[in-house]
Amino acid sequence: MRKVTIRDVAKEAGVSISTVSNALNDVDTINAQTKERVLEAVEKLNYIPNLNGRFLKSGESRTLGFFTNTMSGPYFNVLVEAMCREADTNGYNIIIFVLKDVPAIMSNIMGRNLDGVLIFEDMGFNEAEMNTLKGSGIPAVFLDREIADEKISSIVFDSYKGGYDATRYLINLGHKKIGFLAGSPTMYDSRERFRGYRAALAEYGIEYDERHTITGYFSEEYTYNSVKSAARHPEFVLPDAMLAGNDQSAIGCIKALTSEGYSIPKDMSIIGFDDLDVSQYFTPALTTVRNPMARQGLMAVDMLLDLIKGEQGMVRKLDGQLIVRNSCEIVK
Amino acid sequence: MRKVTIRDVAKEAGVSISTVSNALNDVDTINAQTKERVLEAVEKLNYIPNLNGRFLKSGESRTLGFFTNTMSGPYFNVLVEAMCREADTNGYNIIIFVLKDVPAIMSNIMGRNLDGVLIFEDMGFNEAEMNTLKGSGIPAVFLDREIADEKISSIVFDSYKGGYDATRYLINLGHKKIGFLAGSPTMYDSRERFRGYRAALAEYGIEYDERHTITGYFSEEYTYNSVKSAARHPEFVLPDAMLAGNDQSAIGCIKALTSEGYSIPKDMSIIGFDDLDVSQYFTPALTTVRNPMARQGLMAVDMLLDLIKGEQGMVRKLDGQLIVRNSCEIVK
DNA sequence: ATAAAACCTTAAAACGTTTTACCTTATTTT
DNA sequence: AAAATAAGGTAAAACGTTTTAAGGTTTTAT
Repeated sequence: MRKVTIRDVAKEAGVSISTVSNALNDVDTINAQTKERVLEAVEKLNYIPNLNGRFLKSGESRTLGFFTNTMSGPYFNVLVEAMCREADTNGYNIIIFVLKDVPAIMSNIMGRNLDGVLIFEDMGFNEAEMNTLKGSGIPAVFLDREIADEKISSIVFDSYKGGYDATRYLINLGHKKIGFLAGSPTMYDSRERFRGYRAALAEYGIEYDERHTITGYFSEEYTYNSVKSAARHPEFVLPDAMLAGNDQSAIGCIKALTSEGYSIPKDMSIIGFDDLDVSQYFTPALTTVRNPMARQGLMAVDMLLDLIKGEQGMVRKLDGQLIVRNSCEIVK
Repeated sequence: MRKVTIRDVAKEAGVSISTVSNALNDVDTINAQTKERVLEAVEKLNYIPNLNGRFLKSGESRTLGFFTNTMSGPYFNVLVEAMCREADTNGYNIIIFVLKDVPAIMSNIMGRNLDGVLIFEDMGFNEAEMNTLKGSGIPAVFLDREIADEKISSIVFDSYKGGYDATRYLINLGHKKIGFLAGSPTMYDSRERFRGYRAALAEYGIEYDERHTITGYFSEEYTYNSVKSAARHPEFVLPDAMLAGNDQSAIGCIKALTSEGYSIPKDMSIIGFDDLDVSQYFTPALTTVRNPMARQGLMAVDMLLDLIKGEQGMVRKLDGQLIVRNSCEIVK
């Protein structure tokens, strides 16, 4: 019942604890028979090394930490699954921390002898925390902000380009009055997609009309309500098309408009972001800019491993992919 | 750049390391001013305690481990999110391990001084591993199999009852020839749902016809192919209704049948399991038995905390909820 | 004035490993 | 036969904490 330690194994095998350690860690100076004997003792006693002791001493853990404050968002699985596979391929494990407050995050990043960390939704490290992270020398890859440092990389979806491309697609379909479904202004993705949208409008000489920007905080329900109340406004003008900051808001918008008697895409085209599982099943099937999560996960791990190997931090941007389905119509 | 330890803090504050430890752990005998001084030093040096050292000594971690071999399955988020919230409420953290092989799982369970573990998809512990787990005295809750022991509980979705209820629903709609879309025979849920299905058939005196059981391994694609090839068989008879072991196989089946020219639910009713996000958006919207994942997660954590408090292990079963949508029709 | 109690602080041991440097013994080389 | 090398083991230190038991002051009670 008491926990079996390396000492018990040593006694059982009639050797010193150093020898047990050597046997387990494949140190080459060990005699084959001795090793055998140790392994038998390990087997017999069901010995499993204590990782805290091990990490404490060796300083390494061959473990990567993935930090996020929420697991919602349906692309999450895909991201993590890809990460785990890539880490595994390289002989690392990933452990996932779902933590809400930054102090807890810091304490786990710094206190666990992780070889490196992946940070998905940081909820805003402040300057001081960022500095302790930098100062710690722990390799880190951020997935939600652009940043680079000696030991810090980041890999972000190129939301600016995505917003730009999607808007241009709508313009090329012949649309003029193009609205935007915004998330919170604090969200990097929302801001960048909006920037891209504005840039495309500007490039084609289309004037931006702020009455066509509706804030739905990237939530289906919130967007539904916002759009619904906008649509009921006496001076409401339906845009030709709408660029939604994400698929959820696109869906909320379509539902709201449908319930107000409009028909999508006949009365208005709409394009989303992310390509959720749901989007292909939705009616109308959603045209959207796919966020290549699996690729992002894989590359994030690779970048982290590079940092661990001693390479310099860098920023990398990933292009989205326009998935054309049935939610947009060409203007006749 | 070097890692700052408790020793550095002690020196900075001009006290012993014991005092630093006491200050940080709110030991009540400490003088208020001393504590203040220590805390200042901590702040100044950006000291964050090493958790490996801490756990090694104290044996406790106020951390729960959640073990799974895959994050797929769209209910995963919901489950984990609920768990994290419940753990947090009780002052615990959860860390998630996505591991494929049992030895790695064992090594993390036993080696990390976790206060307790949640096991989602065990991939089959063998007898010996189960015994080391039991012997370790580490409290564990299984979410995918029925088991109870001194320090082991389990909480499972009542798949038997779900299968029984769903089948009875189909029978009450007037269906007679009712088929089953099976997963792998090694899957607890598939087996239990099948048992429930058989029980309902038996109760209503309907003979089981094995030609109407198709194995699709709970995967949309596999099921699609299986159903498609079944449908093309010269002696194929379309059942009145089908009980799918999960929503994914239901969707695969519907797609296959639709592509073969059948119309669902007109030609055949079908009912799924799980209530995926997708299921409500699918056409036809899927009637399904909802697996109350959030509730399961919450209760699993509660049961684990009870074990940690010293209570005896137990098995608990959770009822599914029949969500009626448009994939079943009453027989005229 | 002395004894007892209360209050803080700390040295040292412990947690379970890995690693370093050293020690045997056996083998090879000279 | 002596010296050098190799092979295999090990004692002890170290990793960064917490905790125990034992201080040393100061205050309170006798």
